[in-house]
Amino acid sequence: MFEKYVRLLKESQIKITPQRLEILKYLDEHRTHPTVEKIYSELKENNPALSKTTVYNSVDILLNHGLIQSITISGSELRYDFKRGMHHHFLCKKCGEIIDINVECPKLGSMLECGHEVVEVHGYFKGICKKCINKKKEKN
Amino acid sequence: MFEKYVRLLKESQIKITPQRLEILKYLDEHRTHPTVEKIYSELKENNPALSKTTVYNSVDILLNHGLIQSITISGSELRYDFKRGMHHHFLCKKCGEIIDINVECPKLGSMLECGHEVVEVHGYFKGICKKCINKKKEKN
DNA sequence: GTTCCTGCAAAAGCTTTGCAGAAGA
DNA sequence: TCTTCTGCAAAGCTTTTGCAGGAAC
Repeated sequence: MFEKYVRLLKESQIKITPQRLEILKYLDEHRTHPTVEKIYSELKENNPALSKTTVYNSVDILLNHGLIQSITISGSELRYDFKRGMHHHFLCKKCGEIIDINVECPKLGSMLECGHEVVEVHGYFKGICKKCINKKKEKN
Repeated sequence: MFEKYVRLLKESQIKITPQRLEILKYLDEHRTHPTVEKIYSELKENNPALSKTTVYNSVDILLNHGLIQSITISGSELRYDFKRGMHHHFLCKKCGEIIDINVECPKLGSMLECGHEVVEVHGYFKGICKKCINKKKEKN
């Protein structure tokens, strides 16, 4: 059940605690870019003693060790995403949903020659999503 | 002195007030991606009666009319930038500076065929900037 | 046993809201 | 004049901090 996450934490030399395993598992199984609040309220159902501070702490550690990434597209709050291959994000200004996008930029390599040491690349797109466009069409 | 900004506000059919002119001018002349706090404290020097609420209000209006854009790269707070040609941003994790980046992605056009209506495109890069790399080299 | 983590409460930081008086068109 | 904006204060959210008890190794 948690073997995968135990392994991931061990590989990163992070101390293993039930809370960290739950949070990592939740982020792996829910690719919904949740906020701390969302992670907290979901996991609290099975663990009423869980503290929001622990979610903040754990998320910070997972972030610093590169197991997850933070998404700042919505501006008002931080969101988190289990780390896998590079992908970008689209925020619908109407429904607020954040959708994964796969566009690879062939020019990205040239960024590596800009003199700065690039560690993270985030592509954020904003607009109106498919669903909301269709809803609007149906109305007319 | 303010003709340019009077024109910009008129074109966008935004009511003209001294505060809005000052804020727009500040953002045009200081490409430092300031926070509301920074804009507020800088402009307060010449206009002690200025309120932070007004900065928030004005910035919202300018944003909604597309005269400026918001930058969410730093996560904890919103930053603002006078709108000009498309460019991206690099955040140095060491010194915190945000640097303008010009990389054009030829694949961007294909995003327009993803079904979503793309209105904004933001490229955020994070890592260590040139300056900080050089500082580190000098030490060694 | 030592170190690090969790959870609670309080505080801090950024942003929004409500409203009365003031300014723009 | 009518509408909209400004500025103050208070409130709302998200995130951080301090610390005592508890868990991991």
